[in-house]
This record gives sequence, structure tokens and C-alpha cells, in this order.
Amino acid sequence: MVTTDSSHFENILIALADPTRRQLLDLIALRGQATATTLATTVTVSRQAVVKHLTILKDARLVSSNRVGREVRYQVCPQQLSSTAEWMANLAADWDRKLEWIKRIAEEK
Amino acid sequence: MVTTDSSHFENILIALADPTRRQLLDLIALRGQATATTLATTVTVSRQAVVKHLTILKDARLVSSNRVGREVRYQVCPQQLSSTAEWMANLAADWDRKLEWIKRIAEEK
DNA sequence: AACATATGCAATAATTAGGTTGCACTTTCG
DNA sequence: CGAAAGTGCAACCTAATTATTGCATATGTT
Repeated sequence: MVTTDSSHFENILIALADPTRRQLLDLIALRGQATATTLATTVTVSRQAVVKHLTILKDARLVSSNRVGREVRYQVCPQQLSSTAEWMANLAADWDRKLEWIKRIAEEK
Repeated sequence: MVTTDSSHFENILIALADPTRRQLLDLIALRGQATATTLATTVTVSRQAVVKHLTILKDARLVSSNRVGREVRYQVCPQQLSSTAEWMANLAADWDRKLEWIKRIAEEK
């Protein structure tokens, strides 16, 4: 199964691997939408660090953004997350099948 | 929802985020079991690099190992992967609910 | 216009991740 | 026993990540 050449999911996994980014996702989901500046007041890191994290999240398409006047508002995108969950569940099922097959072979001897 | 303090899933996400580690998981799943030395012949990196990756995968409980004589054999563990997929799917669903709620509020004005 | 607020850009610094090499130790086999 | 095969440990290097600070630019407000 395609675990290796799934560079599409790689950005998502990298994005989710960082605790600060998960916290940001939580905050945005909780508020519906949020700006880098407001997020920076809650999180322990600087606004610029938040902006960098948001860029990574946006590249992974876990969030989208739209400009309203002078501010940039971010929202979460559940689609990418659910498709990654699906990919992961399929992978687990694939491993399971292979393990079952091996177990059966071992019992036949 | 608990996206932030899910350090349990963090190791798994970090483990899966690396392409070499995903390749190793693929190879182990394909063969049922494998040693660091045999894996190193397929992968482009050294045996020691493979060992380090396997350690990370084992910490994340994505693989288990057992010693047979002088060699250490690794197998994949689908459980952790499927539970992470579930966690991720729940998170996506949670985001979805919140977005729906916000949309409804917006339409009521 | 003047001031406050929000974002954008760039240089820099500290830490971590991924990888290498060399050598010692253990198990197997001729 | 002695050689081969597999693993374990440790030092070291490099590049990428995370975060910082300072300043410039754009937008809204009084």
C-alpha cells in the first residue's frame, strides 16, 4: 500500500506533529475563526511564531484564510483531517490483513 | 476537544511524518517481520539510521520487536495506527460540528 | 492628518532531527 | 577455536525547525 509516496499526507502529519500548532487549531476551531494577533495573546509564543505556524497549517490545507480589512482571519478545514484519518485507517486495515495472512501461514505448517 | 494535550498521539504523528519511517513500516508490513540489517539493504540510509528510526517507531508503538538469537525482529502494530485514525476522525467531526453551528448563527442575523 | 492596530518581511539565534562513522560485544557456524 | 553476521553504543556533523527581534507597510479611527 502507498505509505511511502503519500507526500500529500506528509504536510498534514508534519503540521499536526507540533503541539503549538495543535493548540492553534483547537483555538481556531473553538472560536470559529481567529487572527494571528489574537491567537498570539493566548499562546505562549510571539505573533511571528504564530504566523509561521499558520503558514504551515495553511500549506497543509488544515486551515484557510481570508482578509477582512486589515486583518487576516483563519478557519479550520475539517476535510483534510478526515481524509488523512481515512488514509490512516486503511493503512491499519492493510497491516491487519497482512498479519492475519502471516498468522495463517504459520499455523499451516 | 483535546487536540493539544494529546501527547500520546504526538509520538505517532512524529513517527509517521518522516518518509523513511513510512517506507520502513511498509517494508516490515510487507515482509511480516524484518531486522534492521535487512531493512538497511533496501533503504538508502545506513543500518544505524534505520535503527534510530525503528527506535522512534517502537516508542510510538507502531512496531514491536523480539529477539531471536543474535537478531532483533520487528513487526508492525496496527492498533496504534487505527486508534490515531479514530482520534483524527473524531477531531474532524468536532470541527465540522462547530463550523455548522457558526454557519447557522450567521444565517440567523 | 495623526495615531493606533494588524500584518509582512528579514536577519538572527538556539535547538532538534536525520545521518554518518568507528568500534565493541554477542551469537552462530565451519 | 576463529571467522562471520547481527546488534549496541557513542561521538560527531549538517541541515532543518522553532522562535526571537526590529522595522516597514497597510488599514482603520478619532
